[in-house]
Amino acid sequence: MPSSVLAAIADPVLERKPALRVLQKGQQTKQAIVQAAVTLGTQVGLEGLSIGALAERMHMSKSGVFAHFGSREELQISVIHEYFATFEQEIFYPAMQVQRGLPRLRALFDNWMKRVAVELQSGCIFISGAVEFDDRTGPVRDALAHSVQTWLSALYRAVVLAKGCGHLVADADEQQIAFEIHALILALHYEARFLQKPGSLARANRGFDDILARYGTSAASA
Amino acid sequence: MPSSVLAAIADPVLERKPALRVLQKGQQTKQAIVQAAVTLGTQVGLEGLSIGALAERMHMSKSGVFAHFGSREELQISVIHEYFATFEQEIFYPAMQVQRGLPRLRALFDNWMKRVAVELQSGCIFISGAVEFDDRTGPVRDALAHSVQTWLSALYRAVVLAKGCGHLVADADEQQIAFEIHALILALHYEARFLQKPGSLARANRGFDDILARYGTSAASA
DNA sequence: TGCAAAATAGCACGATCGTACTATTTTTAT
DNA sequence: ATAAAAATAGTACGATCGTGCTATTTTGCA
Repeated sequence: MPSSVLAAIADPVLERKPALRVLQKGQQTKQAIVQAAVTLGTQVGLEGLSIGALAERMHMSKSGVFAHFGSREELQISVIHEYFATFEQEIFYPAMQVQRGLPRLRALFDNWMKRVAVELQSGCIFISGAVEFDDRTGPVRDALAHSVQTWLSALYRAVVLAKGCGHLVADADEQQIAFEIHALILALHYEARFLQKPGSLARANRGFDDILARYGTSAASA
Repeated sequence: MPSSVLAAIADPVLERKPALRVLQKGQQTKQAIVQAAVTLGTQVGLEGLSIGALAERMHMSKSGVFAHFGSREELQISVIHEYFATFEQEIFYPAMQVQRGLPRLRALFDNWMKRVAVELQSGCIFISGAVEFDDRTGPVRDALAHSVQTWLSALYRAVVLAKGCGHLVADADEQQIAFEIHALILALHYEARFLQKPGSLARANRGFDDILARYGTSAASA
């Protein structure tokens, strides 16, 4: 997973194509497999992901798919990393273009909502994976927890930054605010996706506004 | 499932033991199987529940267990109903003993938190099941959605009652409040159980207090 | 253009799954 | 105590799973 700004650790070597360019086609189809696996995984969950079903969708043999990963766990971890990358692309980076403080926090929340509820009927691996792996151990759980924590830390930092800009009152508890924002997203995912309850998106939005009304300062001009 | 007050439809016939008492042992062991299935289901999810594993835990044969249900789906539905019953017993009924209004709403929330986060490491079927069945159809999903909706309706009615008692301001949006309470529970389940983040319980509690601070009236004496 | 290497396919394995079907044991009622 | 009925066990089936092994095909470089 190259070039991730959200992740604290960045790969120092970005491009080394002309050096020892073994394998092209392989990595290319592997990428295609992983993307198909993400699509499948958002529908059936990380645990529901099977190599056979993935191979069929790719018009490949089971062993052809399998060879790229060596184990199902490695496939699941690849899916988590890929999903994290799309999370960055669709939610994090666009919000970074917005001016820091409340506007950026709002953009993060909006993009997140869009991804969870509207964009597709596909569901969120960070949410479904949490309940699938919440009392399990192993590398898949670790990869998932690490990705989620990285993302939630980014959210938390955005809250801290907003307070630093003077957009939030001085005694605002950043952890509390991040917790409540996360809570709204989870409830939106639950009520809109599973219960198909209308008005959920508006309620999540209203909840966010209420958080701002509680902790925000009079710098709501921009 | 007899004698459910939470469920709107109550069985008019409560007891008919002396009338045509066929089957005793069978229903008795079936009940034991269902309870074991709930325990197993909270750990591995409704989809992870397998008849073989359940039979092993019951020291029975697969077919012996299977015969009680006729299909895996029927077993899953039985688990959902049984879980709903424990939900009533541990959360709903005790809260009904508390005086109506804010105290009862608070009791509902407290009991719910206890169940989700503390009581066991077992997890909540209403939460895990939601992500397992959120884009599926069929009788299992229907049973799950119905149980969840019944429970959330009870929560909603408690909010309405609290407003009726004058414990919430007149323009309080009951749906919004129920949504935000649900959100806090979901975030607690996520952050405490999956991320094992300390302080989650306090944050959920603080969130509840903030909802009350926003919508509650000066009747915070009891 | 040929040759090594990489990518993919084919096949087989043990395990587990849900679920028929039949046999046996246990329970219940006369 | 005995016979009917209910409960449980036994067995087998097709399907699917992850994964190891060996071919075969495709690719990339000399």
